[in-house]
Amino acid sequence: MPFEVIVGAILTQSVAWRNVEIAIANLKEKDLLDPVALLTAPDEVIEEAIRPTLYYRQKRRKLQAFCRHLLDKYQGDLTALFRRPLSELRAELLGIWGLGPETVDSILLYAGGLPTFVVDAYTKRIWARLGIHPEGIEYETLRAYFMDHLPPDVQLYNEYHALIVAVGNRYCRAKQPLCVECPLLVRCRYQPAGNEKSTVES
DNA sequence: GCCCAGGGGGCTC
DNA sequence: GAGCCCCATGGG
Repeated sequence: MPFEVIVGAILTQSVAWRNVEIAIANLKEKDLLDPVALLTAPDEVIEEAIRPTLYYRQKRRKLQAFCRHLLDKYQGDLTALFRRPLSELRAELLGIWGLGPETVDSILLYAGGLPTFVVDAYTKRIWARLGIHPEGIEYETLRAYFMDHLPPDVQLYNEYHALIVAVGNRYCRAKQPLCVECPLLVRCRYQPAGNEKSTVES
């Protein structure tokens, strides 16, 4: 359900996914997993539901900012939203208060099924540790790097990001030295058959 | 008790 | 445009 995925993308900002699942279950239970409901329910009720995801006041406002945009411009129709050209839609969503590049790319990739690469803190850290990029590389620069080196394939971007998160959980969170022979990282160099573009690094 | 987690907004210089 | 703090809280 795309709307649920969008809510998850906003709620997961700087918080573990486990807490997001609790919050989404709370919203479901209160029948709040709906743009109109999120704009009409009392603020305290929404905040109570999403409290496990931290920053609940800000996140309530972020959810509502997106819902307002969706209703004002698309009458709540997500299919119409995701029909727009990717680059235009990306710029449009970045203009909504509370949505930065990572959240927007997550929405486009996971809810919209559109081929945009999601860069997260793990991606920056891992690629810095590999010596490929500096630690402080800008989001857009790193995103462009991946998209220049990978075909615009939604499934590939999905898997790639999942692998990076898995590597990050193992080596960044646990503060273990990054092993370039890590099977997950090796899979990150996966190159789809028939594609002449190189992937990340050799 | 302190530090870290870590997207995004907003302020300062 | 870089650097900092704030949002809120749990876990180590």
